[in-house]
Order: sequence, then structure tokens, then C-alpha cells
Amino acid sequence: MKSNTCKSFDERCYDLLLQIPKGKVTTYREIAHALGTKAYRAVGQAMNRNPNLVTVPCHRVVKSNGEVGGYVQGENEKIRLLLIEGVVIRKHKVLNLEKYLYQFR
DNA sequence: GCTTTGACACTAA
DNA sequence: CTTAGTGCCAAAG
Repeated sequence: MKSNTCKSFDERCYDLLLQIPKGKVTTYREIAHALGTKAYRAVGQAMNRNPNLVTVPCHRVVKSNGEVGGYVQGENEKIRLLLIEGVVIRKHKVLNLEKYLYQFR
């Protein structure tokens, strides 16, 4: 059988997202950086492809400047999900982003 | 296989 | 603080 050790860019993004625990967030920039690339936009593209909103916590990904960013179901819904997980948001922006930012190891 | 599209990032004014 | 412009990369058309 064929072992697919070479995952697609999108899959690698999802894989990283799965590492993010509840109450933590990351940025498109951090993900791209963790993958050793600068494809910030491609990361967002991967989310827009709409993975499984249930399996992949794509709502925990925000912009590097702290803004919530976009979401398939609407930014408002994304904010709501983050608030539920304990992330403080004000004016569509995450406060103390570095405090919630998840560090990929 | 080139062109377009983006749920972005960064800098300058 | 906002606006405008440029750069970046992968996937889809």
C-alpha cells in the first residue's frame, strides 16, 4: 500500500490546528511559520476550503494583529466560539493575544 | 501550465 | 488610529 507521508499543504495546516487545545489560539502567520513558509494567505485558503468544522478547530485561528479575521459561518460566530472557550475579545480583536497564543513545538 | 483568487502580513504615509 | 500599496504562497479555474 502507499504510505502518504507527503501531506498536502492544507492537511498540514489542519494537523497543526488539531494540536491547539481549548482556550488557546494561533495566527495564520504562526501556522505558516511552523510549516516553514510564508504562505499566510494559503493558510487561510485551506480554512476556506472548509475542512470539517467539527474535527478541525479552525475558529482558533486569528490574524497576527489580533483581529478575529474571517470565518465560513461569519466572524460573529467565530467570536462567539472563542468567547465560549475563554478568549477575551473586544471590538473584533483578541486582547492579550500572546497570552492565548499556542506555541507549536 | 499560466492566470486568478484569497478566512493574511508588513510597511509607509 | 486609518488607508493604501506591495509581497507572499498554495490551490482552483
